Amino acid sequence: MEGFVLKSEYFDPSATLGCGQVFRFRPFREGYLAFAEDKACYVFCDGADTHVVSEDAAYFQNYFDVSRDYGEIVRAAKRCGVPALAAAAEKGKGIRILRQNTEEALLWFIVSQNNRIPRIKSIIERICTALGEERSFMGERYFAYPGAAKLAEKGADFYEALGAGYRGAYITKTAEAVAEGGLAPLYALRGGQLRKKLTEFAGVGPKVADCAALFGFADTGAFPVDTWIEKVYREDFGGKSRNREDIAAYFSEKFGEYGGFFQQYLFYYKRG
DNA sequence: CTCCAGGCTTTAG
DNA sequence: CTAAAGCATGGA
Repeated sequence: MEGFVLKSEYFDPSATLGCGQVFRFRPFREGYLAFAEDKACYVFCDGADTHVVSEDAAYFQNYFDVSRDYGEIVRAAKRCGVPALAAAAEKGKGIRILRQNTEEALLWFIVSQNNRIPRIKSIIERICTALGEERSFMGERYFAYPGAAKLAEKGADFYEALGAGYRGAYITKTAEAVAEGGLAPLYALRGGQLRKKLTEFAGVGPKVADCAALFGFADTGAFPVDTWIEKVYREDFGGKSRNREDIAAYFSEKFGEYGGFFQQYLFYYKRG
């Protein structure tokens, strides 16, 4: 077994996993088990240190974005002169933006649309249990991400039966497209070009595309606008538009490459 | 009972 | 082009 340690000031497992950017994790002992692709890790906080234990520490060093200076990002947020953003950055300074698998980010955020986080987690859990390979880690059983090819074998009715509702058809269609062409052709794209390509998949609009871009493609300028960010926009930034595309453009312009980080601080802050 | 959730697609104007 | 209806599910 391998592992690594980071200072917990800028790596809070609870905030990082619980801020809504990822759905495959569960409480375990003093912290959490987190699952990505077919891998697992145990992450927990011990005073000033956060520990990560895994069979593949290198994978999770990248996953948890260990090489980035989050202190610098928090300071940048506080320099913007927006009280709500400063408070949000202070509250969420332990959040790290995960570098998730691109397929997983795309598929799981399709499930997230017009849905609640606990239910999103349970739907994804049932999908992986039904189709993923069984694995074990620290005596705990878990199931791997099945991959687009396996997901594409099942029709909409299969996912509806697992509680996905009308999103079942989107999962099948997008899994088929991904299994066919893969996402590698999109790896080099950023910003509007990446966003436009992602929205060509079934069930992927501007918001899901921005989540996939930020959490899967590490496009840190992406600024997903959902119902919570819309509240932030109106209540804390004095915005008046009701159009989410306009709101996303407003924040992207304002925050540039910091946008994705600030968005997570604000979402975590507003949702409580 | 209604309302809403990390919205998107389809249809109407 | 923009605006609104329709969509499954489940918890508050």
